Amino acid sequence: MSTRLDIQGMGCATATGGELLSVPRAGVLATRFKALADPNRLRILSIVSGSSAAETCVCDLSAPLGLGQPTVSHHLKILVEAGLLNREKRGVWAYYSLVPGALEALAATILPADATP
Amino acid sequence: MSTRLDIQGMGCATATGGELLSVPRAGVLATRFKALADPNRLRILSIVSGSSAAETCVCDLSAPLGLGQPTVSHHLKILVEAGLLNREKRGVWAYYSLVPGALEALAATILPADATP
DNA sequence: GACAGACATCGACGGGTGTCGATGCATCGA
DNA sequence: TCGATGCATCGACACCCGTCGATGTCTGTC
Repeated sequence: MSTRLDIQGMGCATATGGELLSVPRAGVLATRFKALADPNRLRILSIVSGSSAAETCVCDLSAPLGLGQPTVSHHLKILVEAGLLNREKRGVWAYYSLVPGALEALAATILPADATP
Repeated sequence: MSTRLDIQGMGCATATGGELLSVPRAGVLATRFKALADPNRLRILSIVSGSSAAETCVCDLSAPLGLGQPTVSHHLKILVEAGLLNREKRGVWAYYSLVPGALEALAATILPADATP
């Protein structure tokens, strides 16, 4: 067989033209990718992962993004609910950091089965 | 440094808290991920990549997805414009196939820089 | 205890998106 | 040439999403 999208953990359905990706799993994956389907959220991930301490507070994001504080908080909530960001509240500040392995797992989802060595 | 999102081809900005992902590139990537942010489109990719000949016509997709023909055509157009699917018209039928390397390139986009060996 | 600051939540608005039925446009066969 | 078929496009509808100002909640400080 040629390159085949072996969506992670979907089991194997009929091999010839059958639906390979179950409906529930498609919904879960779509929610994850929807979290990435916004320019500002991608920039948030970039800033968080690029910060020296690998964690960032909301006040550090509002200015470089050019967005209001409620909007930034909204995007952060979506990223946390998607399992991509961790939220840790220390005192008055809330620090966000990447969930280790989350982006890698999502990336592996769209890789063809025979592309992983 | 820790895991760092070295978004492909963005160059390196200020290394400490600066914005690592440029605004135009964030828009391009968001458009790509938006194409994946729908359950039916994910299932379309799964069916296309899983078909025996690695190419599928619209009539083969409408039934398993439970969608009307115009809706399937609409989703296919989005996937083609995102550069994920190829469209080849032979006679009356239109065959769709995965663009080689497109999904891999998109996956590499969200991988931390030091996760690629 | 009262105040100030950081963040989350709420309600509202404009714009985008998924879906459908109807229609148009090619191509193939009789 | 004419009808049939597969696909794309159009218009319309309901719904979701990103953004904002206003407000609420909690923590630390005086």
